[in-house]
Amino acid sequence: MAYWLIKSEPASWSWADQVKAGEKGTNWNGVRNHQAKQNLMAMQIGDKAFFYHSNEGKAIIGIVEIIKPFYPDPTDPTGKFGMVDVRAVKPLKHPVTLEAIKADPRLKDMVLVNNSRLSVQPVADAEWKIICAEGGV
DNA sequence: GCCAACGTTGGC
DNA sequence: GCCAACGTTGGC
Repeated sequence: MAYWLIKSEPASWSWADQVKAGEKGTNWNGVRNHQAKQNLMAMQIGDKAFFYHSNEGKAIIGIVEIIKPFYPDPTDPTGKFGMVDVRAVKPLKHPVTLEAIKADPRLKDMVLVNNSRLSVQPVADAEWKIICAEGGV
């Protein structure tokens, strides 16, 4: 199983919104970046992803699960991009902030630190474990 | 196919 | 609100 990190601005789609979407989850649309698309395409049902609040909060706040693999994004006029469906699994007891991630030398290679603009990122197994421990899950 | 101009993202 | 980093667009 692979691990990922997906980012959202809480003003447009927040963790609370994701939780409200419930078991059926929601489609993760609007990705318009090829690198992010590659990552979306590599996702499989059952993979887990951190839900990160960018701009406001700047913290990993919850965990979601991939419930539908890559399919075309109807909101993309070019038809080139796609999306997956995700559902909320559980919140972190303690959100792990960007500041905390940057302060941890074990997490210095995270994409979040080195390529902060990429909105869909892979997360290494070791990084996943560290952040789960930090987050109390 | 190059590259300047422009738009967007996201941390600060 | 600013601006650096990055991706995309479009003229040549």
